[in-house]
Amino acid sequence: METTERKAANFIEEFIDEDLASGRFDHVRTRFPPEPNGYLHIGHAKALCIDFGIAQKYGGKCNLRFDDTNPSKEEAAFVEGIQADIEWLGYKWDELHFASDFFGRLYEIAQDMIRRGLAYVDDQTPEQMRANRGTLTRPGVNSPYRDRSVEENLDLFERMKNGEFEAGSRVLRAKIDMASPNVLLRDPAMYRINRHPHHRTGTEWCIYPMYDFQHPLQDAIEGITHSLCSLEYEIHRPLYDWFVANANITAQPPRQIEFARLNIERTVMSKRYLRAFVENGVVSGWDDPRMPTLVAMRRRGYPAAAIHDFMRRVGVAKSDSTVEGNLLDHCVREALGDTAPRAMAVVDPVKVVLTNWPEGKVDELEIENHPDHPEMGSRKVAFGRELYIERDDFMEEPVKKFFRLAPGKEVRLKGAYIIRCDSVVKDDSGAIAELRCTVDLDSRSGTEGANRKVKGTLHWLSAGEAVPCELRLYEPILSDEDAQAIEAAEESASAAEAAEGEADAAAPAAKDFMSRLNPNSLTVARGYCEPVAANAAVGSVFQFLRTGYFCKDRDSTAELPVFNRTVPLKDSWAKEAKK
RNA sequence: UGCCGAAUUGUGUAAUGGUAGCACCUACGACUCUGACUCGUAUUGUCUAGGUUCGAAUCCUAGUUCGGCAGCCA
Repeated sequence: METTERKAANFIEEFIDEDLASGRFDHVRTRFPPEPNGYLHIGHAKALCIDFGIAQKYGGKCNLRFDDTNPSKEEAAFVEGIQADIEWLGYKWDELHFASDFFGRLYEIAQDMIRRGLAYVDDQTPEQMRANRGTLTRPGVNSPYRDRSVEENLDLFERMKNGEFEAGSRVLRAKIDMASPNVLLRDPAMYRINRHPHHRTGTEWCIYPMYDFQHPLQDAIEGITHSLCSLEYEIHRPLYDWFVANANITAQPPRQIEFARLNIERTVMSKRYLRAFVENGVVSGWDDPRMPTLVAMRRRGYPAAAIHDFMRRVGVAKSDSTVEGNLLDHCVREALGDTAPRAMAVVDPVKVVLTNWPEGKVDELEIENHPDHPEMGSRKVAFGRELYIERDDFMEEPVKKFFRLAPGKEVRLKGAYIIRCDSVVKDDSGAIAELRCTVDLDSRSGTEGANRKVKGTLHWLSAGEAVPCELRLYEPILSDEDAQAIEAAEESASAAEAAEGEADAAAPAAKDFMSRLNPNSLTVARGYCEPVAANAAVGSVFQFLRTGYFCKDRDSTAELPVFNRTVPLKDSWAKEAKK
């Protein structure tokens, strides 16, 4: 391993370089330790990429380990889902472990610790334990059961295991220090009783190890060198080290290193809320394309490469941070730009009739599948008398800098002809029903007559060939926080006027995501697309010219193809139009 | 009022005593049969106050602000 030449990309790699240089370790072994209680989201993906990525970079190994120590929350289905997500990201784990495979071993270690006076069975109720733990500023007091004999502890612990006691009636605790300024060290629980059947071990066990006991020991057993986790575990590190040091498992204790977890604007990164979204029908499921889960992103059309690129750009540090959502969008566009074939779709159609195009005549045009990649070939697209264009691409009274279609104005139809709008036909309600245009018959793309400057180029569809489709457009699942804050401030200002009272209602409980849901997170549009897209396989991603990248959804039927907008294209006109 | 952390442009992240850089965002411009892509230009930053030093984002001292911790969750 070359430790001298490689440049550390972040502080974790610096630590590893130090450990390798000092001889603390001569190899690298990490682990990715999800609890199978939900699907992986983009936040987990950061940890995942760090765990697997570092192992890869150092020529080491990375284990996949399910920390399945709480049967009340876990399901076998999530185990499958998580493995699929990891594979989707292109990683291969070296060893696959389940904490539940080590319940026997862990139990023996716990017994051994009892024998050495390092653990005891506590009969206090949860309430008593909490009361005796003290507070952040006041030390706790010892449990009355703290000084039981080894024999009694051994007996009680075995009887816990044998199911003789009610859940909640007893726990096994580590004997550390009830006065520690670090609350986690005040005799933390090692085992609790839980009768809920386990998704792998069934009813074989009714006592389960706690994270703080299981995790470090499992790391030690697996021979993990660097146990990478998020900042919230920083305060657990002394406990982690304590268990490793007192369990007599390894002469090479693993090193826990913490980093800041990922936050993205207007994105929920808490499993609890994601689960609530699913259970309350806020979304259609864990893979609803608005969810930040990897299954959802896959369904939405995000390529795995975009996730990797995003993680690389986000970096790894120890300060809490929140990344702007547009960075992820940018990565997705960048990954798709070169690979997604182009096609046309009209999201909000308006009919165009070419008055000088013969009735029934259909021209067959050859249009490139990618402007920069001729090797991606071309396709045939029909052109007839009746077409659809985007409603937004026409303005009856064009504003300045609008170079799309308007009465008397010319515009080029991508890969086809130049047309001019002659008149507007409206329905009874005054809405535009149809645009009557004339086509410059000599302006067919690729011919001499096409070589003239026309400012705007529009996407379009031949009415005869266009396939009706559903287009699902997405926005962040949460409404804009700044906008909310302003709104709340205004409300509280007017409320203060009225009541002349407390003005502390200004903080719109930031964590209460249910009250921050974006009502526009999903827009379902009925539009049209090219046959090539309509007939594509589920999961295919296209760039629909000028509107965005779209992924064919599995909800598609033979009659109605469905597309998820993966991400829109950048739109500098939209900004201009706002002014 | 305890303990553990963190503060660098709007955002994220580099610089490890020696030119504060990169990316995203933003603005303007060029190009364009995608107002996309691409290319060019530009704005904005070391939490504060002291100190050490020829020289400090970096080292020291004192503050300030923010985050985490009192599950028989992970």
